[in-house]
Amino acid sequence: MENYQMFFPISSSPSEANMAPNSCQAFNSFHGDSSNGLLDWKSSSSRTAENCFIQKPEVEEIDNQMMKSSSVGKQKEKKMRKQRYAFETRSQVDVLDDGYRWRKYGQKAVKDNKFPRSYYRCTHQGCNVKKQVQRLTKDESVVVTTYEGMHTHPIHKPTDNFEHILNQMHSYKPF
DNA sequence: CGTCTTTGACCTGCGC
DNA sequence: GCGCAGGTCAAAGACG
Repeated sequence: MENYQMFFPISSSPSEANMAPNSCQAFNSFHGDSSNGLLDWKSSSSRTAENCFIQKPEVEEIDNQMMKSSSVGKQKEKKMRKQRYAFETRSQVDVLDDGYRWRKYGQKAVKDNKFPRSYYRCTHQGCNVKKQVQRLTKDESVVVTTYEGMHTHPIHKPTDNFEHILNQMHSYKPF
């Protein structure tokens, strides 16, 4: 539970980053919403062995898939999913305590992955933010968390873990 | 007793 | 049309 490693949101559009949970807001608040800044910071922090984190343009991949499907037929636009934000986190635990309350509503075995994918929904009334949590087969220490939707309410409880993470992030900041 | 997890069934979209 | 895979539902049970 306390072995969270660094993570941060991947978003091709900084202005949309605050649709993601509080972690994104917190992150962007001191990184100036600069994707270059993120990369610089990443390359810098990745030198710190165990505390490094990894990222991939999950959102962009998802968006591209959306674009593909939407280009096939306009009627599919309706069925397009909300924008999703994927995190890759090095953690021994699957579920990160991000301060919101989540209810698990499903779990599925995923093809080509020996770990199941878990589905969570925000329990706050009227807030239907969802997240999926999945551990990578390639690297069992990596947990991929995908957020979908925007919280319509303040954070349920601030977490010490997050404070700790953010403090770590500050200390890695290269400028 | 309220809240949450588990888990099998069901639904839907997509490729063949 | 069929089968597969991903996503969701909902009943049952566990837990504090």
